Amino acid sequence: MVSPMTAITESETDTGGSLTSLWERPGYLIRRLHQIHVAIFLDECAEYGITPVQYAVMTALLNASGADQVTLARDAGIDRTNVADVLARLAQRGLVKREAGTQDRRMRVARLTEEGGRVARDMELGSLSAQAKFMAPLSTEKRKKLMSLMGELVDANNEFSRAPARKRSG
Amino acid sequence: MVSPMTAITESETDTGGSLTSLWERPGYLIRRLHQIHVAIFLDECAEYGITPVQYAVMTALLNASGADQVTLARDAGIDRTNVADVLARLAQRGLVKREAGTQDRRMRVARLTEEGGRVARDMELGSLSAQAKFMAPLSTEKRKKLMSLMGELVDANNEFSRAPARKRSG
DNA sequence: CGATTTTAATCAGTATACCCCGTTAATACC
DNA sequence: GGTATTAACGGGGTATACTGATTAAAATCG
Repeated sequence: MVSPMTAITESETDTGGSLTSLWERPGYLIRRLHQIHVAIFLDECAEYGITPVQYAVMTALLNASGADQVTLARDAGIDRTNVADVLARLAQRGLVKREAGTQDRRMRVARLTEEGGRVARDMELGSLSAQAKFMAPLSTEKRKKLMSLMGELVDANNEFSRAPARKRSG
Repeated sequence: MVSPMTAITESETDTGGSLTSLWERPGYLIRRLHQIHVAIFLDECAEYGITPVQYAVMTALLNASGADQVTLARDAGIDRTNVADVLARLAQRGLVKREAGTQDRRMRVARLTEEGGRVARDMELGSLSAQAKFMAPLSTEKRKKLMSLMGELVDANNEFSRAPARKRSG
């Protein structure tokens, strides 16, 4: 049953397995890329203690200060319930302030504080160096190709996520 | 301060913002792709109630039954502490059984149960249709290109994650 | 052989990210 | 005016992923 050669290890191997290799599965590669990018980002931006998702929300606020949570969720491509959690963490650190909306009083609009705006702008350097480190193994040509393909795929599959983002061209 | 045209909305826009668009950031595209793929996978494999990570561990066990947690972590590209959680969940559902290692008593080796093996093999169909749905927007040519670029990037950046996987070429 | 180091696994804690439900309050629609 | 609809909050639940500390067994070295 177990071949003599493999009896050395605990592993029995080959219960009839094989199937496709993980490296042939897009989901695996994407999960690993996500894992790796988050690790690099956190490392490059360690001094700020800001996560990629928090940074996405902060830059969304840079471009649309006073947005409500639903808008922020669409801009940053994040689930609505999660936006509230992220904003709460940023507010607790004094990087964001939230006020009741004046026109629509159901809404609570969010704004970067002065410090929040400073941090968001300061972090651009770290963010860019994280990008550079992450993409370093690829040639300029390949980077452009990869970004183009990924953008195309996100655009086309946008509605499948619970957090459909505002689309590129819209 | 606020241009007359934008006074309609609550958003003040332009606190000096802009920076790079989210769509130009590899990290954003990868996070969205991950989000989207997980959603599609869970949908296609809903009848099994198995997540992508659980499926990765199960197929790793198909190919290397009786592996310890560190080996599984390397095979599936998952953090060591996380493998323990995943195995515990699978064991609770009777899909995996864990025993103390005989040679090295620090280890706990994992094996798919009969049902676990059946589920793992049955799920290949759902997994493949999730892949197909996910990649559908791209031509065959572009799919190959994307897989190749992602594989290259994971391979080259492998060590940056806390969960460095066993590499493709050995 | 004994002491140190390394390794496998575990536990506690934090953050993201999704799900469900229900509630409240304000707006929009009929 | 009454009825959806919408935005946000509340709670609870699950899963992934990382950090850091700890325990126990093994391997290594003096």
